[in-house]
Amino acid sequence: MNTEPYLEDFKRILKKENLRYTSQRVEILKEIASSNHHLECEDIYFSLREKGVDASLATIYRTMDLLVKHQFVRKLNIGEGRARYENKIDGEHHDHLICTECGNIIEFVENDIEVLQEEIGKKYGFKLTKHIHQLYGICEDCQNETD
Amino acid sequence: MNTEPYLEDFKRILKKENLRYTSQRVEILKEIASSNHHLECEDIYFSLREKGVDASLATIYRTMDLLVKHQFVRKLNIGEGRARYENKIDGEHHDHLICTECGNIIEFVENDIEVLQEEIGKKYGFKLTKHIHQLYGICEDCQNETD
DNA sequence: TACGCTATTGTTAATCATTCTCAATAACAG
DNA sequence: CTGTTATTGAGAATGATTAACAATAGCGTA
Ligand SMILES: [Mn+2]
Ligand SMILES: [Mn+2]
Ligand SMILES: [Zn+2]
Ligand SMILES: [Zn+2]
Repeated sequence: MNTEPYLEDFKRILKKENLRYTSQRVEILKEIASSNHHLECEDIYFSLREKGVDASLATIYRTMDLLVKHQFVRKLNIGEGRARYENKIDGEHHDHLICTECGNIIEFVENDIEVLQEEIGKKYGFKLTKHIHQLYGICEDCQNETD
Repeated sequence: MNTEPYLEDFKRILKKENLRYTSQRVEILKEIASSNHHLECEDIYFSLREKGVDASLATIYRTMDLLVKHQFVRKLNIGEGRARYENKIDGEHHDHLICTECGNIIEFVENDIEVLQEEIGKKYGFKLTKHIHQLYGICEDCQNETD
């Protein structure tokens, strides 16, 4: 995936807010933009380290906040202690199906549910900003484990 | 609300698992069973205290785990630091609409969504056990605040 | 290019909800 | 009533995330 355009967007946004386009921020955005996984801050920390890029964990956390705020990533909490983050740059909106045995995460898209959610918001006079929709269960593989 | 039948259920379950029917467990179940709110462990701790019932926070946490396990309560995480718990004893299943300004929580029931969830589970071969479905936004009152 | 202002970083300590440890106590079966 | 063992309370420990702060690096300007 070509991350250049996103870096340009990021640069523009940072400038507009009088924030700086630092090497750490660039490397972190590149890392998450080129991944399709659901990463923890520590994952990013170690991936960068392997590539010889040093950025402290605190900086990763700070940068993720920034990226969430500007819609580059989505923060995900799937009931582990730690938060996960996913690339929100491209691809359509989806929610998650999570196996509580093996931790496998499947992404699903269900437009009918999205529409119903909007209706519920309208019904109660809410201006909706986001939603969390996670289905938990046992995946096919884990059901077939014979131990 | 008459909590007697639930206490009897609880007693039976505890005995079956060689666990003890202690005064703390009874008081905690009574407290949550007679509330319609979404309580934190600390809320329960202080409510009991006001009634002259002493139970440590650690015991509240331990008992909530037990009550979750046996379906008396549902654990809820709405993005605050602390977990909340709600009476699951009676009333139909619902999910939540949460105002990010004032923290107000509205319960909604949408059977069509429940059905679609089941279909998604089936589609991916999952045996579903639970789901989290939370809509976040700004409630009507908070939208009308003119400051 | 050099200078100066100030946002950012890394380090380390602090938070804070929750869990753990363990000795003292209370349930409950006999 | 007694013995066994689950439970409790107190306080320490954990673990993810945040905060404090001095050193540094971006970036606008001359
Ligand atoms: Mn995803
Ligand atoms: Mn509720
Ligand atoms: Zn699985
Ligand atoms: Zn509100």
